[in-house]
Amino acid sequence: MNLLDGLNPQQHQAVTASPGPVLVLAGPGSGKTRVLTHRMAYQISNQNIPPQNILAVTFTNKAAREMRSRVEVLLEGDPAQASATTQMTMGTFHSVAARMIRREADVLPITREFVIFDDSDQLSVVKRIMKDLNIDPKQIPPRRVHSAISTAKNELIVSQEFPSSSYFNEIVKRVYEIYERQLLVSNALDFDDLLLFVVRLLREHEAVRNTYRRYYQHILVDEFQDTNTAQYVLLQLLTGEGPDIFVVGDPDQSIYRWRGADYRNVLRFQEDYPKAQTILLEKNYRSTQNILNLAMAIIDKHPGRQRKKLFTDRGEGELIHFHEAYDEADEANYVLEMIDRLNNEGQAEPNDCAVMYRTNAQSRVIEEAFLRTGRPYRLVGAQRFYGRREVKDLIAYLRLIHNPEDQVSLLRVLNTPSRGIGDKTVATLFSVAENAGVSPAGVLLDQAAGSGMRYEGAFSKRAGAALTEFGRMLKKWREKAAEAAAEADLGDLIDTILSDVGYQTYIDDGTEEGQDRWENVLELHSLAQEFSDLGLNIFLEHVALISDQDTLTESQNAPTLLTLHTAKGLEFPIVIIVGLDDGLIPHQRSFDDPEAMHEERRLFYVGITRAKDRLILLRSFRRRSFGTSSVAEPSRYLEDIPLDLVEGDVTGILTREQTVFRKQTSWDWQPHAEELVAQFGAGMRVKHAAFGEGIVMSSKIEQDDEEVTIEFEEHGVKILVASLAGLETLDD
DNA sequence: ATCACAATACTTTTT
DNA sequence: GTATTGTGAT
Repeated sequence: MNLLDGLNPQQHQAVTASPGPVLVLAGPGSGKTRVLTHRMAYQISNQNIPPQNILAVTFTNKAAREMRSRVEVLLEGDPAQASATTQMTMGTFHSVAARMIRREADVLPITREFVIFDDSDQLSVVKRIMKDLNIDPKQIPPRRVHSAISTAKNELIVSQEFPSSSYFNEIVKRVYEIYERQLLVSNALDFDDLLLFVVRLLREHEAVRNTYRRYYQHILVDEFQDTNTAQYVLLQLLTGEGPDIFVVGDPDQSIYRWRGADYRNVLRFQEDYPKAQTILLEKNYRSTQNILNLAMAIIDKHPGRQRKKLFTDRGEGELIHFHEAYDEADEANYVLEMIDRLNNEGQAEPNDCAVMYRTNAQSRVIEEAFLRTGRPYRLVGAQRFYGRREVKDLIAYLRLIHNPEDQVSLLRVLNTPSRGIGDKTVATLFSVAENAGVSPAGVLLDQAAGSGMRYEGAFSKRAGAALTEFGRMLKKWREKAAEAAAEADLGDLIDTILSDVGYQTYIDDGTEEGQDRWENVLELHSLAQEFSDLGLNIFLEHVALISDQDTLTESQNAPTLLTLHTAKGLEFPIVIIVGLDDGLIPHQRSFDDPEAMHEERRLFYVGITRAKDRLILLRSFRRRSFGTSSVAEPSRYLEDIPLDLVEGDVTGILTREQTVFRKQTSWDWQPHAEELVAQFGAGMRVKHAAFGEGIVMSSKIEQDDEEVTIEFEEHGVKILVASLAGLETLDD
């Protein structure tokens, strides 16, 4: 089989383009990934390019894995190249960078044992620095300082170059300087440093630069519109003169501006490589024409953009289904109903369905609906595993063992579980360490080794004993880890730690939650076990760089729950987008920034274009924002939907105006609100036309109506508005 | 130093 | 409604 078979003329042109800079601009569903993988297979198979000289950068590790298996399939007909894919470098910018840094650590101000600080580690460093500088976290939120530092790093601005152009920036600059030093003494890099350090490495070390340029002669980049400055410069440094660089992207799908991504890198690419061939992929292979028409209706309202026609020969397909639910619980139930209906009609397996939302917080209600009805689901991302306290604790222990300089991990585990080392003792330890010119963990190890004489009298008897005890354990674990490296058993190491600190009794309090936590610990244990051959080093890197997005399991036949952001690059036969309310889509945080608002529109566009066969849009009339429930306005994007594309609760799309009307009228009714008296009380038996019989759990006056919470025998807990629900009271 | 409970801020989006 | 921080009693 020829691997060029089945490509359309545009795709064929892209795959076989002569070496040199190539820019592929392509709409959604146009086979971007296909073109990229075919190009790689073509290079190996037809152009005899050694696979190890190919570097392919993607957006997630999952995408990289998928890319590898696709190339493998393409090369199957070519036995000579059977093992070629294993020699290629594929991964995210960050994983590629981490490997390069590890390899070239000699010329960098860190050692090979460096650890990678994640978001929460970074924030805790910033918080600690701000506390030391006596900056009031209420006036200057640490989050904003951290994000300013991160943005600067993505723009390759180091602390000395950071402008002190305002009071806030002056503060950031001062924190940034100390932050940089803190990371260095901790022998740690954060996410942004991984890119920054590689750029510095390649800029400042000609020999290294030339080595990599010779090595990676062919570079391919997916999702190019979401590269940031650091990544763009990194690519430039890697390619040098006369590069064979092949980038694929779609400016309409740029959704990571807030993290430094700049779709103008596409324009920059054309300027920097004037000889670059630009190839357009126009035909859509994914969606039905109705879905594409909706996508165009939405994205064409995006200002300052070239219109693209999205077309397919798949036919019109089904209409877009729209529904307005009463509240988010109702919305969640509707999701289940739709999935059931499609399943019963034989249109789709649960597997084919994806539920997408703007914020992770929205997943909870939907999860609850699934759990309540005992249905399986797959949740992508969001603190599912690696963000968990118990997992972070255990990783912190491992990081400390691997790299005792890591102060963030030390602070995390020093008194977890509590062992009599309080704030005061910690402060003393750090100042003793500083005076002695040793790291805090170094002091502990000295104490444990009995060479702590020079700290004599620094600690109280009790504190000293507690610290020495911890030092002994740390020393023992380090010896064990060195041994484990030889005997390859990380599970054993973890067992030792867990039993030494009594972690199970600390985390598992017998409650269901406690057992869950302990199970997470065991899961990490078995994951570590698998990494025994590769070593602690690689395990820690894996844990830092893998994201929960990458752990999507394909095994069970269940719908996928994910954010619109994580949906990028994926496709599903059935897509259900929930929460089409103003404030969610578009998100309220973007309201005051026009650029951010454009990005919200693109994000909605990305969501729509994930759908192959059917698209279902949902919103709810009421939504709980933070504690209290209130009336939500329909998304402004609903106004852009041509009504002839929609079926279902079509009038719901018009409710934006109606809502305004409702608000005005309810204003008139407001004076009566206090006079309303609850008609229902806890314990009353009631009957509802659709939901059947149930028991009132509670009832309260909300705005101008009565909200009754009822547990129905067959339909679970619902919150209903008395005047609309038509409830009938039953006597026992 | 530690625990329990209360008050408080807080939620975009993620490598 | 929840994660984090603050307070007061032991």
